[in-house]
Amino acid sequence: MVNTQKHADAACQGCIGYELNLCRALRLLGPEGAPAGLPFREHKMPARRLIWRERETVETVPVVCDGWAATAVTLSDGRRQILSFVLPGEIVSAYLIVEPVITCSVEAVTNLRYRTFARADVKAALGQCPDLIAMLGNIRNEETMRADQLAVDLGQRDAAERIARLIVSLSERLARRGLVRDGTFEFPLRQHHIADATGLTVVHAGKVLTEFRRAGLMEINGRALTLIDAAGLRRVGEMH
Amino acid sequence: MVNTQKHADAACQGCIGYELNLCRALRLLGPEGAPAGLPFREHKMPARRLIWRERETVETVPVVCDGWAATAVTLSDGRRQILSFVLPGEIVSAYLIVEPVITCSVEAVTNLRYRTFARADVKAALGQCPDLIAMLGNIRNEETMRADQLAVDLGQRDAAERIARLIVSLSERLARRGLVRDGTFEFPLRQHHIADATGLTVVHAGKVLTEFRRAGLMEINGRALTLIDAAGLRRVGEMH
DNA sequence: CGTGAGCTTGACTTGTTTCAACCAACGTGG
DNA sequence: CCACGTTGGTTGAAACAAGTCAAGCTCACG
Repeated sequence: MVNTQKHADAACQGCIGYELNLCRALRLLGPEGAPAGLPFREHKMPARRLIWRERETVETVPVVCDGWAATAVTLSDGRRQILSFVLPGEIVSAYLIVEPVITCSVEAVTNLRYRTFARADVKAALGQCPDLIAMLGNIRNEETMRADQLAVDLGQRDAAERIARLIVSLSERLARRGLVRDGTFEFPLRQHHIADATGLTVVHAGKVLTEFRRAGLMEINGRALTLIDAAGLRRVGEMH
Repeated sequence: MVNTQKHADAACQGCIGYELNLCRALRLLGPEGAPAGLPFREHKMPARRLIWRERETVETVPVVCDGWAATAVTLSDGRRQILSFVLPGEIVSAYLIVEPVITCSVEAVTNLRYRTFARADVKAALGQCPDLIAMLGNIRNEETMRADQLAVDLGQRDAAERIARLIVSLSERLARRGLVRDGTFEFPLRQHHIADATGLTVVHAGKVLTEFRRAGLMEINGRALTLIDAAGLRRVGEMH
């Protein structure tokens, strides 16, 4: 499960966005045979497994290589809010570069391969280059934009709008990485992920999804989602 | 309305938290007669006035001196989500240190006095001192914690829980600044602010507030809020 | 003195939850 | 290889929380 190594040895899907640029610059990820960057440990986690729970001390900075992760908060009575989905090439949360006590839990959505870097190493690398600090600032800005968007969606939008927006925005993030072909992309989320991410119950989320399917907006087959009427979905989500 | 000056000349309420520490360190705020810090312009804005609208370019970094501000997002059909209340001594959003195009609007809740600093000056000051960068990292972490909390509240909690949590957390922030006496503090929010911050309608928010009043949890008189049964309110908000 | 912003209350509607039943796919162990 | 439990999805009926609409009130302000 844990495997210490000094050389990046795995291909990195996707190539756009500040996250990936920072990862590249710090050599947190890299193409096969890339020169040595920061030392890291590589881990694997089976799907649906909790990696860290809220308030736990995480001594490292984790970056996802393969698969999807999610960050979430669980209340005492079992209600759960998913705060973000973490796609390949993304830092789980820039929060962890600054502070080791994580406020939300992190879990594997799919089978997951990720790397952890020593916080001190990351900080040292950042300290040596102002450009990296600027890049980190941009990543944090993207994170706050996403967090703000989530609050607007949860506070002001109804079930159909929320779900449409979730699907469209995931498809856009994946498209930027070249992971969408003919409107189809890998979609590992179960209905309970969608429900927890949109603040709805599983039952209601499921009803909205079958509505979308029946309206000819999209289709989910196995682990793949196909946008049949992308413009229609965007319209439902008011994403003009 | 605009008044350029080189010396901090106004008392700063409150004295705790990374925000204020950073402001102090950068001399963005300071006690009367403090030595010169970064140059700034001082502005005043009457209550209920919009200061910047979403997507507007803000060439400066604004810090509130006196009064409350709010950041919000407004949808095309008028729905509005308040993302944060900005109290005296706080940077409106650390986002603006990095990037000038603001994603949410900023408005004065009360009559407001605030200062704006040139982004380049702030960046230069940060570049000269790694401690300041660390402090900024902590501020950003606090901002993401608050944003995450908001998403959890909006996604998972009912009306009474949301409103109780809003009131208690505002009272705690104010208490840290020494602005609460005998459970009473200045509370300039109208019901529509509470509604927009909690994702409820004004009518429903009003009903919950009168419930709280009748249950002997709190009281609002004029612009002052009194916590009569603080523990009870915390219980309603599940803030143990 | 009138006008508008803010608060309260009640009756009714709607979106979402809850509960319950049922089905399909899958992996595991006997 | 079948039996069985688990996980995930679909559907319908009833209950409930919050939204909508509307009226009437107070208060501050010009």
